[in-house]
Amino acid sequence: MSDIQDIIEIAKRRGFFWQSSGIYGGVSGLYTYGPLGSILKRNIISAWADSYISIGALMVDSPVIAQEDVFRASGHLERFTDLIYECSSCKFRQKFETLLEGTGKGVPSSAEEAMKIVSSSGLKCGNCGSDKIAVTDFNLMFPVGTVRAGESRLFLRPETAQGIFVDFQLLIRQNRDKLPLIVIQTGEGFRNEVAPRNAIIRLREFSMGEVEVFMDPESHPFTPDSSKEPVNLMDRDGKNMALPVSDALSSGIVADPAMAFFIQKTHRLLTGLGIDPGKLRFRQHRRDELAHYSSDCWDAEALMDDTWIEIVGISDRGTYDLTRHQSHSGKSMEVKIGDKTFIPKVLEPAHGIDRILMATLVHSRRVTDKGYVVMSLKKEIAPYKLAIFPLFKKDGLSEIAVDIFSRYSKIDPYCIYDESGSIGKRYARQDEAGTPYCVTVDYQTKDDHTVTIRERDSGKQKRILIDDLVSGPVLGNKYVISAFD
RNA sequence: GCAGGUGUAGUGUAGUCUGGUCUAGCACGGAAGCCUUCCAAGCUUUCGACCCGGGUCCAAAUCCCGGCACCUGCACCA
Repeated sequence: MSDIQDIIEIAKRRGFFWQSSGIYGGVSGLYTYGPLGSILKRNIISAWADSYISIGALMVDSPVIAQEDVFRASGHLERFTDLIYECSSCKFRQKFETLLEGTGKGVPSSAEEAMKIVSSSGLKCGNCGSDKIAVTDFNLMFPVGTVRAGESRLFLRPETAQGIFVDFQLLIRQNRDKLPLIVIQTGEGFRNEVAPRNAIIRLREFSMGEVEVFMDPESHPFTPDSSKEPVNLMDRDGKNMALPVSDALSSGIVADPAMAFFIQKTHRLLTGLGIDPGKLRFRQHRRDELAHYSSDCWDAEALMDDTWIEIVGISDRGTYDLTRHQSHSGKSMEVKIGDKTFIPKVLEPAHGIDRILMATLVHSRRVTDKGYVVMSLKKEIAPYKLAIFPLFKKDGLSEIAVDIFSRYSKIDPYCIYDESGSIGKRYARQDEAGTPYCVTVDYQTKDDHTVTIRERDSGKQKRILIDDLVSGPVLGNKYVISAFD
């Protein structure tokens, strides 16, 4: 079984995620995060947000819905509501606009009008010459069905970024008219994917964490530190290398200091979340695959099932978005700093939260000698940090364990109590849920008020005093840390 | 979207070809209990499924049609 299939099975069984509305057959590309997954997802988002807030980023939370004007300016409307025709005889697909070239006809506004032109003008497939062609709307943005009379058409956002750009002037003011300005936003984006696949890897509603870094194009406020940690890089010519980011910058492999800085930052964030550095690379887009707004782009890709899957895209958007919004809205997007007036350039690290979550699960999964699965999630993002068990339900052990649970859960709510089944089964359950520590009350507890604490990854067990356990959250607890040093 | 394949308890599967003892079997899992002095032990009880709709037939999990979903490949991927 493939790694991804195995994770999908565990995810459904243990409650990380599953396909939504299964009782009605499900809808492709829509998934629900379960009890473990929703906490895991939130922890990943928090770790991402913290890492940017800590360097002065401002966070915003803009609407999921925006008006047509926004996406006309961003270029999404123009690019993604194209009319497409398909030939039923040879399966060829092409933009309808291409077929109209040279006919002197204008581009129709709907598929219905286009079909009228097809029948009246006898247009034929550009590939095989058949007249069996059908025109459809090819729309990667979801339109919102109902609008009031006279109101602008509304769409679900395909990215969160535009919510930042449209409020740029308010945000630069919040930053007290200084550059660089870093704005972050997390939330859902919507894309009407032709073929959603691989569970949460390709969704129609998905979660992103986008960072927009606004800079003076003539200054270099960000540069990577001199860390010697090698990072896997693949340049636009397909050449692979592993070297420190600072070396990649000085040798010109990465052209821009800010790009290099955010590659380094992203690498640290992802490996900190538990993504295997050996299965992580940064791949530069070829010129022909760059998005319409982008002049350079490095994708962080995680290896899953022998396939590299994009999990973060760090894109140089230049002044594209602000310039477009300035010309479409008629509102200035310039900043005046000192005696210079200019439109800032933008670097955008855009994180696919669902894919990052999938990669952390795939890279954290290991199988024991006995064939049991352990999710070695990083302690910081594990949904639950501690589980508390009585060795047996009898002889008053349950009562002691329940009491410890009630004391501890006031300090750290992310703990679990379990007395069902054998002790081994309970450890195994928590291993699969990724819980880093388990505490067990046994007969010795009655004598000396100690419990055993077991570390998930090493399987080692130590005794610590109950009072020491409940003195603070298990992750930062000095007694726990010193016990396993 | 195209082509091929697949769809049985929460999960993994048997059964489908060759319609009928299938009132759908098994394993894992969940719940309750017994036992057990630390890593999915054992025992008892229990929970739980034929993707949806139509058709053929005396009879459909099984054959046919349509839909939905999943998988693989292609196309798409701002």
